Amino acid sequence: MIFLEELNPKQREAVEAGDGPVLVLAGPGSGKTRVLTYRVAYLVRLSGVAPWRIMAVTFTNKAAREMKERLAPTHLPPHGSSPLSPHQLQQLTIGTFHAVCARILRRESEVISGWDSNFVIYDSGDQLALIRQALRELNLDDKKHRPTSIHGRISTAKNELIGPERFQAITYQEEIVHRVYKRYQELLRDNNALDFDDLLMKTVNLFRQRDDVVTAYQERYQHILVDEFQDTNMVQYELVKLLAGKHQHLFAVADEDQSIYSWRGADYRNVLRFREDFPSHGLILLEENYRSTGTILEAARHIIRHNVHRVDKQLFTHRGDGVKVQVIEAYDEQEEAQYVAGQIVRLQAESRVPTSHCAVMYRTNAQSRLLEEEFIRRGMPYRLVRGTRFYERKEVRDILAYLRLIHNPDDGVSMARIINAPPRGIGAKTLSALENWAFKLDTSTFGALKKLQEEEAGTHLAWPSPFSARAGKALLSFASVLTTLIADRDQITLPELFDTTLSRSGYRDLLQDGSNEAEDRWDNLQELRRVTQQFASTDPSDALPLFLEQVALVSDADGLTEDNEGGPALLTLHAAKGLEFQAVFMVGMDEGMLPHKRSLDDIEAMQEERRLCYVGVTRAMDHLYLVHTFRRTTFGQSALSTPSRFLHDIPDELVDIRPHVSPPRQRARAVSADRSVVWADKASPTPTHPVRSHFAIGDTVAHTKFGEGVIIASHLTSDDQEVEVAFPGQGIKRLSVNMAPLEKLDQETAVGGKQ
DNA sequence: GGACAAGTATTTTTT
DNA sequence: ATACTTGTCC
Repeated sequence: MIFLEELNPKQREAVEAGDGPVLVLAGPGSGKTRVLTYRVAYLVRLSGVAPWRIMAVTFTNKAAREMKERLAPTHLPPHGSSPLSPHQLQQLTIGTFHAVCARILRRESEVISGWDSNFVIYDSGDQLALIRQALRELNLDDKKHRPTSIHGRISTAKNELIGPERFQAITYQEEIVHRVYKRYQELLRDNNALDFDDLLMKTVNLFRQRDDVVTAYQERYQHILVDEFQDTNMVQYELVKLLAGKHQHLFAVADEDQSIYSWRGADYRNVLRFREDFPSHGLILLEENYRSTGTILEAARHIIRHNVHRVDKQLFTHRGDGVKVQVIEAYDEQEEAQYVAGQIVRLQAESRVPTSHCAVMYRTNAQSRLLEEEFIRRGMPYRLVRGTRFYERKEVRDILAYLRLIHNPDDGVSMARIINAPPRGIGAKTLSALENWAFKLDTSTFGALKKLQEEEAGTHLAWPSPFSARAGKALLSFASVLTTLIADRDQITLPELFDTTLSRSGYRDLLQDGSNEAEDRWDNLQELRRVTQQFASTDPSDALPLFLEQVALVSDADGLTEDNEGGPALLTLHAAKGLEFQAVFMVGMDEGMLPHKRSLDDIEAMQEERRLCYVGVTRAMDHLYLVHTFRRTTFGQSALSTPSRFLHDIPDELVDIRPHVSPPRQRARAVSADRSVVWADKASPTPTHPVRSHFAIGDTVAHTKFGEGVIIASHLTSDDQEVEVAFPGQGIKRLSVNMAPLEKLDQETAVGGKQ
């Protein structure tokens, strides 16, 4: 078959693998997405598997979309052999774990007690709101028990398939979590809502409890394909195992070295479990890299080889060595940004690397600010990958809350969110009175509003409403807005419903104040309206739930904020996974930054930092710059920094310069001519505060940890002195005199010795 | 109900 | 430094 001919032998072996479990260990840039899509095409076209019997699961919508696109007839391999017909494509089950589970749960909703098929999916913001509510109800202080951390514990439990009833509480903290977990889960049920983790956990529980249901799905799905298998957590693994339980045709693609989501429950050891649980599996290694130069690949290999418990892949490329890796020391983070921006310009001029093929990667989002400022200062465009996320904007979340409430009036979280947005005289006090009253009436908040309307119409209630005339009026007026919208729900198209929601809610008037900010927010809502357009011709009673589901499971900007202006991409190392660029700048290559300081004393966490570094390095096709600083300001505190340990793992012969070997002044000049000017500026202060003691070059000093050493460089800042000390046998250390336990030896305690 | 001061925490974030 | 939350006052 023509479309298989462009695969290399290993890729082809994977694509054409026979029945039974198959594990493909695929290095970066080895064409794993291609293998996955060709495998699907192969199964349908050559093995005669009906498309509706195939399920391919991914982690991101983007990956799912990419697979579908590549299978679509418009995206043919050269020579025109079309992989699948539109009809076949449509029958495939391709989606994220969460989307696939949501679909199953809706179809089987009658067997998950407490929820009906209209359930809404709560995103992280909603989940936190619900945790806070649970804390409040349990009279717990949300200062002492931070909602995010409690939510994290609950999420971890759910990912380990531990429901509230099975949650083991030994410590006091766990006891608190246990109580909140129980209440949280009840609240979800009362709101007819599921959180992300529930989608997976409830599906697995359903399969475990109902033989008939699991059998039906097992029989239907003959072939299960899983992308990024190293990122699966326990529920996901369990789910896959259950689904593949009958036919055992499980095709998993993994790279242990790119597992960077353990803090979300991902466990690369699932790759090892796969090998134990499916002992007869086929194993295929994809080791040819089509992306990076030999030098970059070799540097990556030296970084990752320090990790244990991994299959050591022998990555190779036919691309040739290319240029060396550049290790750069900047004076501080300002200079780091200046260097990066300047070098991007130079690359474009000298090596014809388009700026849009450059990427700047960092460990934490906070690091993007200085880079952005520098790009703005120079008037250079840039693409910030996931800044404020579209769906996290207040106006977007508010309108979505309206729509969710219209769909599922019992959704108390959405109700609390918008009952006073825009402001309509229903403050926190009135809301909590309403919620209490609803509790007494044994109904939802919305139910209470309905009761209020009945009371207004003359019905006598066992519990009369407790509101002042003013509050009562405000509530009634809001209730009528809501009931009108609900009445419209199944009558008008989704875009129409969207528009009428905007105007009836008062949101439109709110954003018509003529300010720039209001205009931006209005534009965002119009952006959201564009999404509703996809459902313009869908039956009104189906459109809203479909739209809400799509939006709930596509929380990333996913094309919405993608501006194609060009310019370098600014992104976190996590966000970089799966991407590639001609030139990659990794900034903040300092100890504490990468590896992050929170990972310093944990071996597993440190290995993950290493993988993160590896992911960054292997994004680069031709040029790789690793930038660290001499000193760095964190949380307003300036301190000397140490180059990342990962830099030391790259052999010298792969690296162009090692600036930190020379003393600061030369080092500065070696990097760029203007650097020394900046350096001189910062290095020549008259101390405003007297410094405790001064060291001069040549002084012999003693350090409590490093022993005896000699000062080889020094410079003064406004309130401190920085020295470099050569400790025989231990290398050169940079130390702050105010901080380091240093003592002068064999010399009188002279003060003010300027070098 | 909104404005302002004070206090606090600050990794990553596929869904 | 700073962004975000909470508390207090008008």
